[in-house]
Amino acid sequence: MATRGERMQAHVLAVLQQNRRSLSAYDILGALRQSNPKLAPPTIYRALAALTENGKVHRLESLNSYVACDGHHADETRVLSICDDCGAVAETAAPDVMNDLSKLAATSGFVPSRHVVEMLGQCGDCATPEAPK
Amino acid sequence: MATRGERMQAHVLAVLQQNRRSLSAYDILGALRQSNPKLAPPTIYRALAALTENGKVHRLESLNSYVACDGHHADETRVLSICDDCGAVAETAAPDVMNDLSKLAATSGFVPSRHVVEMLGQCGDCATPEAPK
DNA sequence: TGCGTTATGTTATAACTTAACATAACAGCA
DNA sequence: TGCTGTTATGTTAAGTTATAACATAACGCA
Repeated sequence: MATRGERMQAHVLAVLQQNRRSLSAYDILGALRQSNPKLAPPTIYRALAALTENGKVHRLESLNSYVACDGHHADETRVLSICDDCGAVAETAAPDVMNDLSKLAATSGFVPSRHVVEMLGQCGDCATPEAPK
Repeated sequence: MATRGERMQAHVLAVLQQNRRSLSAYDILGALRQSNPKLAPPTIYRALAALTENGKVHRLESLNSYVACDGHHADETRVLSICDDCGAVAETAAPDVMNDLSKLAATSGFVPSRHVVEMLGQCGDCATPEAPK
């Protein structure tokens, strides 16, 4: 339907895919301004909204930033593990977690439409010091 | 240790406890300015940081807002269910979920220090229409 | 009382997000 | 082709959320 809208989305996605770390909307804006100095925030936010909507990008609620989805797609909420040290973000499917959450919601009559599951901490690489003190 | 800091924290907490809904930092600021017009944002954010730190307040990452903890305290991460319609926030302990997350972290060597688990959707009251169409 | 420590006040600004409206690209049809 | 409706993008402006940096004041203790 929208072929023209996808151009901007592709640019934004490309920038995100060049990074293991999450980027803020303004990081993306800065990157894309190198080739198009007149870009304004709403354009970026619109692209991000579309990409998030259709699962190509995840928003990290705890950091107000964005990462490209790793691609192995199942239309299912992922657990996002975010390293406080190096910023790397890993994405994991966790059917068990989602199951538990569904049960929990059912118990109280809550009808969930969106889940946010994030872990902050240290990734394996950063947690294992190469030269311990 | 800090007896003097706790005064501001108590005021902030009191405002939050008067609401089932979450409040933004600026909502709180507005409320407290009625009795102290010169209050500035950093004061609120500092109080919120302290309260969040010691578990008396939860931050809703997906809404950038804050709720008082419901009090039944176990020093454990809670699942927060947030109603898109009425704004009510419910807090639930979910050992299963936390367990699953720990296992998942262990698998990848991730060392979590903080968990964020939020469900957005409709609470029981709002999901059950009184007069169905 | 004087000193070190920590909270608070104050000013300013940074960072994140969206509203609102103007313009331009495209799709389909007369 | 040229009109027209639709949707994306540009543009301006502002709203919202959060923090840096430094000044001041309260407190605890020697």
